[in-house]
Amino acid sequence: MKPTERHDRLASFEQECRRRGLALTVQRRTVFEELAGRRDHPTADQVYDAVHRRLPSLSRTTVYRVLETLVETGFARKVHHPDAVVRFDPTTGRHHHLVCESCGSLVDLDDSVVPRVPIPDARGAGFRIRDYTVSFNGLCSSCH
Amino acid sequence: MKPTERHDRLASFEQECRRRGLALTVQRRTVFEELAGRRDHPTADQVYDAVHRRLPSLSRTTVYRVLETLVETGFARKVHHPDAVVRFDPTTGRHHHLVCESCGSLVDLDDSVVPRVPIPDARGAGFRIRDYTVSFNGLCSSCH
DNA sequence: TTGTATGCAAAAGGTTTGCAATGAT
DNA sequence: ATCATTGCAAACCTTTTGCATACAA
Repeated sequence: MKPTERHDRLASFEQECRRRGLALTVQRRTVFEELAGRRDHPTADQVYDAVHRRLPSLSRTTVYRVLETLVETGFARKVHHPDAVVRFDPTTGRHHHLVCESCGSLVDLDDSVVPRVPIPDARGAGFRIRDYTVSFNGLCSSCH
Repeated sequence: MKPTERHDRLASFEQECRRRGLALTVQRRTVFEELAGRRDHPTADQVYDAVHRRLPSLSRTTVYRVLETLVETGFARKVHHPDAVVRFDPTTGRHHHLVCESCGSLVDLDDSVVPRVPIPDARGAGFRIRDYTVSFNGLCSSCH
């Protein structure tokens, strides 16, 4: 991510906080910057480890709370991973996932690489579908 | 599920156990029957509750272990659900999910309803893709 | 100044593990 | 008889909560 882009994302996060009347604390900024700067899908604890190194006073509880705030404000997504530990994804637009069946590693796949999936008729199930994500499973380079 | 089908699945599970040298215990049979008879995606604890009623001596630990065995032998799948608790799905063939953004409910969607997704070229990411699942998100009937 | 956000400690799930006893082959 | 599987209790890990303090607005 280019410095400009990073700055833009932070600015837009701060703007959204103001819009919602959320206080702009160092903790929120730090956690946001950490997550936004990553291309993987860290757990709350992994974010905590990284962030705690920079700002030792920041607590694990706050990391959990800020990540929740990021999800609510649309700056992160929860990713559903087979290991049953929540992971956070800073990419919120439509994209897809490659999941390794062997080691569980998870990689993003850009939407442009995957042909559009027509939204099926789920009226039978009473569902109003808004979007979708495709999870491809297989073996990653280290596992085959 | 018809009685015949239920019998067939149990028989094929028992056969797979023998093939792998896994002992055919009452516990394995009972947990398998419980999961295979459900159309939802229960947590280990939900399976435990149901099974423990029928066989009070069966412990929670064993339920966790048997469910793991079912996944290893291909008779169940772990489902990635937003609540970060592992859920088990007795349907192992390709199928898709409808997830409600509001209440988190999860419903299966048959593969026949979803047009085939061509497997993308993931060589860049070093992945060998074997299959896929589409997660549709939106609102369920109770939530809209 | 006012009320929200944080940190701490403790609780609350969910899941795993060590070990002795049990039971399938 | 032998080895895998079970049950129990305890440990472990992740996440949440209550409450007093600190800090942004």
